[in-house]
Amino acid sequence: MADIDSAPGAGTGPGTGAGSAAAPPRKRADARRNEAALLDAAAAAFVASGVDVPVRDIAARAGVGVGTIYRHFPTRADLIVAVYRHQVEACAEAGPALLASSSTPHAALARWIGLFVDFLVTKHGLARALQSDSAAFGSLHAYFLDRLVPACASLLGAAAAAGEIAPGTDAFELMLAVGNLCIGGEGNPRYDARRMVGLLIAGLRLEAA
Amino acid sequence: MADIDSAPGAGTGPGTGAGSAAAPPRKRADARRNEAALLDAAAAAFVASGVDVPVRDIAARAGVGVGTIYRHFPTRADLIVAVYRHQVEACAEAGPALLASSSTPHAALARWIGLFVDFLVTKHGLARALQSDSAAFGSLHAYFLDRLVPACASLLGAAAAAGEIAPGTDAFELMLAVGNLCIGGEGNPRYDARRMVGLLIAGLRLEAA
DNA sequence: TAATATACGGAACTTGGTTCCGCTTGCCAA
DNA sequence: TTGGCAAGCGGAACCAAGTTCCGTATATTA
Repeated sequence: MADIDSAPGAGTGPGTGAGSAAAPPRKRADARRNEAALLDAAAAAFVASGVDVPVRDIAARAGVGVGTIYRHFPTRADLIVAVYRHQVEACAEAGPALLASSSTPHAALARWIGLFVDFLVTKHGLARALQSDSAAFGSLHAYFLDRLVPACASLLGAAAAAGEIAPGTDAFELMLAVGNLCIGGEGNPRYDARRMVGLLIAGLRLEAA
Repeated sequence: MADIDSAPGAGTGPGTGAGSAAAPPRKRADARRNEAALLDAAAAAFVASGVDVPVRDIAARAGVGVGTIYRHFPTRADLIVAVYRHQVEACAEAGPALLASSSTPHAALARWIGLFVDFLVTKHGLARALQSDSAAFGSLHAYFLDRLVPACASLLGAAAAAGEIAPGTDAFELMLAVGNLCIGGEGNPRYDARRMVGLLIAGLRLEAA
């Protein structure tokens, strides 16, 4: 399965033959660029049209040919898994950045939760797309918890420290609640999960003293 | 939604204009024949290849053109629902017939359960295909219980009366167990649900005195 | 700078759903 | 019985999406 953002596998490339440990056959720069572009494009496409979005649409968004998708991600599941990991990573890393660039910690938290909701769209599709290979899904889920709960917790901590929200809110619990808001009434036009999540986050806020 | 096996709807056909209640515009004989053939063919195709079997395959099995399928069942869900009702009906009606034609009540029960398992394939597909219109699914489910549990109960009763199985087995519970056997490990080549069901039914049997 | 492996793009092919229309056939009235 | 005709049929044609393949372009290395 495609394993991005980790060291390249043990492929025995056209190594020098020196050490028996394979030298990392670094991919061509354009290939790496395209892979990243595809990950972004796919994530956006999933949010916009669901995980069943046509391959061609993703290719068009990324500005590449369909062949390029298949070279990097032989199956749709490969692509979805890669996007998932990519998103978890991006989401986790976005925490500190948002904290630095937002006016207040609570604003940073709100924006971070927005990213998290985007991410959940992919996650739900993933669960459907990976009915078969549930082992892969399990390990991804663990990864997701490891990376995201601490990120959320630190945002909560910052907001609490700034006196914007009450201390003691559990990150895991909050993320679970957001997740639940995003599942219920999926596809119902009367239900806007994002708005409900907004209310939830607004509700954390303490009245200004 | 296609409503087979009930009186034709209130279509205002080219009536004589006498009563305001519409006269039943009975369908042409070949149309009824084709509809029945399609129901059978679709049921067989679902068992053989799952509910995602191509429309063309079903048409070929039934010996009709694809246009005929679309005329009778505009959407795949229509077809699946119709097959479901048809199967419930056929399954319920098969009980007494099997009882009459089998060597023993227990044999009849075993064969009936076989039909029931075939039917479950459709049922599972239905649940997936009807994510949207869950109301329709609910009412079908009720219909399913009303018709099938008594049928199963009477077979159980006959077998018990013949001294082949212990009395007191609950039909609903047995059907639930069969259903569960058919869900677990779906798609796993190492798991043959039908064999497991066979064991379950064989297990009902009392040692010959 | 030349040689070459790598990667790219997108046309072509495959598969499956959906529509449409000319032909056939069951039904009814005369 | 037969003629008219609307209901119904078959399947070709069309459309949408996935997948493969290969000629071309380019990053990399010598």
